[in-house]
Amino acid sequence: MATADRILDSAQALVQVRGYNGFSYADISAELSITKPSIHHHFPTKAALAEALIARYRERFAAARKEVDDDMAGARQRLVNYAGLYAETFADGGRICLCGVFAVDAESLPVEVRQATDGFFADQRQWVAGVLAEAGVPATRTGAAAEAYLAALEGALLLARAHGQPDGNDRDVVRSVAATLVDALL
Amino acid sequence: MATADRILDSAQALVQVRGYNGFSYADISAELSITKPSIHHHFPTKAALAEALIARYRERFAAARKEVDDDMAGARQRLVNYAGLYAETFADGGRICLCGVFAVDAESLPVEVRQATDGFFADQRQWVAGVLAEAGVPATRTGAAAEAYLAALEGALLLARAHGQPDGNDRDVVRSVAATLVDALL
DNA sequence: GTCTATACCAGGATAGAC
DNA sequence: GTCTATCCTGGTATAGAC
Repeated sequence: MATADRILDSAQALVQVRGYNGFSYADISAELSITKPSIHHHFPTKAALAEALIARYRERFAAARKEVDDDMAGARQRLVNYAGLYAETFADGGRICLCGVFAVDAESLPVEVRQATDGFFADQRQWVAGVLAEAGVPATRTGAAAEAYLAALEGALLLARAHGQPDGNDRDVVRSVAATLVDALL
Repeated sequence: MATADRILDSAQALVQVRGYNGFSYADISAELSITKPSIHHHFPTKAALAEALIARYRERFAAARKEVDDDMAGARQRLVNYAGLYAETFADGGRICLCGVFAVDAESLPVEVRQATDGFFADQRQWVAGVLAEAGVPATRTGAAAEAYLAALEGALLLARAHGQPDGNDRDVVRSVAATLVDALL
């Protein structure tokens, strides 16, 4: 695997667990057994690293969402499967959504990253609104309902994090919230 | 106003806008025209400052919630007014919930603060569940519905933040999400 | 309770050799 | 593409005078 990608993997996990201001090149350096200047060779500044992170995250998330679509399941089930993407994120070491973190740490980030974060959420809103429409929600309400569903999923990750690291027997906050909302909104 | 309180006011605003790892004693020092050692006199460590912050936040939030109760409004309207507390937070300089920030930055915080953050959310869940019950939601569903409502409010603050600072003509994401959920859950 | 002065370390980044 | 060595700045914290 290319060094740049290994750096991105390490950095993404660190951001999702500690926040943008909660990690440093030294952490990546230790994890990958590579020196700090080597990291700077691939990503000159931390801001550039953040830009690369969010670009890759948007792509990957869109791809995962496409798999949900390709399952050919009904609209209701696709909304539940979509929430599963968030649940899996938390199950993977207690991570939360990269864009949720970037939203909180927006003041520390360059404009391009802030815009990309907003763009990510716009993408999600649009997709969810489309599936809600397919499920029979009247066009006048799909926008607001999609925003509410998205907000609930991002918030559920916060609540899960506040409750502690994921420990098997702990019930799944994200899936529970998603199930409640799908029932209520449809 | 006592110095300790002015420090807490400044620190709280900084945390809510920049995150726990996004501000320093130097920022408070500049804002209050007081030296860094003076701040250390009141709050020896940043962790101690965080503890004081969350203790005060829980008290104040409980008091604000009590005002919602004292309005003698119906259950539905109280849920809407409660969401107004979150909307006002964002209206005040684009702040998000202190506990939402602390949930994201949990890894940087001492255990006591993490527990207090979890305790804050437990308080909110309990209150919301009670009002939902009063509004006629069956007892088997109040817990999950309360968690979903709370998650949506916290998440709505993230989405609002991602979209940019509050600018009057921008529509109110938090209130819109709350209205949608109150309609859907009741 | 507030100050000056200072210690100490970590974070982000660069120069230049290999 | 990776390294050693180094720079500068800022963050957290302490000592001790006023």
